Amino acid sequence: MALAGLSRRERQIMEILYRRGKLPVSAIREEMQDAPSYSAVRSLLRVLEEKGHVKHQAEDLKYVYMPVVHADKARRSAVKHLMTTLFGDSPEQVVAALLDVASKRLTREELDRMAAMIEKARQEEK
Amino acid sequence: MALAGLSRRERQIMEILYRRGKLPVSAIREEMQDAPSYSAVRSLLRVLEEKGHVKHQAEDLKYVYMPVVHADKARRSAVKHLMTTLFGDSPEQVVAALLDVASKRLTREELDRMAAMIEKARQEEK
DNA sequence: AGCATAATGCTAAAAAATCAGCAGGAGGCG
DNA sequence: CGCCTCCTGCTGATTTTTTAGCATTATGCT
Repeated sequence: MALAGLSRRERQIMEILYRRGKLPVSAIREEMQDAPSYSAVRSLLRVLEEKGHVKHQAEDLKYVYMPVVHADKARRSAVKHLMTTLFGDSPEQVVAALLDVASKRLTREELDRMAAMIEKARQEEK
Repeated sequence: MALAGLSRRERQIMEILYRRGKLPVSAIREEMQDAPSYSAVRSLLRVLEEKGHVKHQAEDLKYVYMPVVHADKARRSAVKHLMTTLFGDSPEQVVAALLDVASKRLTREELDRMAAMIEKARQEEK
């Protein structure tokens, strides 16, 4: 539920932070599509901090911002949200869409690892 | 890109429409979390229609609303967006998160079908 | 020291999203 | 008919989001 419920810009920033980890304001701004002014980015971060989504620490004479909720948890939460809202809670359908979208870039090795993950899940299931 | 870029309420409505297909205003409202007034829902739909995300047709003496972009396309687009923004473009990581989140509900049959999908992708890859 | 650069703190305005209200039309039913 | 219910068309207000500006401080460099 973390990412859903945020505004457009807020989400944009959170996605950047989850991708890159820990960044100063200027770097966040550079990653943004149609980046607004430096001040605007800072305001967004201030709001996100008030809401408890990010925290900052001083480093190298400036602030670096990072998510409060760990990336893994946020990712799982986002996948779950996607699965329930658009795929009728069917993991299978998600995999189908995923393979469809990513097929071009998929190497045999990646496919093997995915198969292994599923095999492992089967073991645990049983 | 369709769903990203929408506001909170707009997304909420689009998700409902993709889940349920084609609905009159009252039904959409009933599906909404913290549903606002009937008027508010209609305003949102009007805006979504102006932006080209939904269309409506008369049916049973009232309007039913539906997405303009087909569900499959929207789903693929959403998965892709999720994969690139939160998973560094790694389909593998998405599958890992998915299995983690859904593991409890996964039956052997579902896992088998997923494995089959991956096997099929391997064939086409080679 | 003097100046340019790059931060922050604080503030407020502009734009977009969200919400609600009222008038009017059509159907159902006593 | 008269009344109630459910819908639409239209409009405007409130709230949130998004943006920018200015003052100040610290650093590095000439």
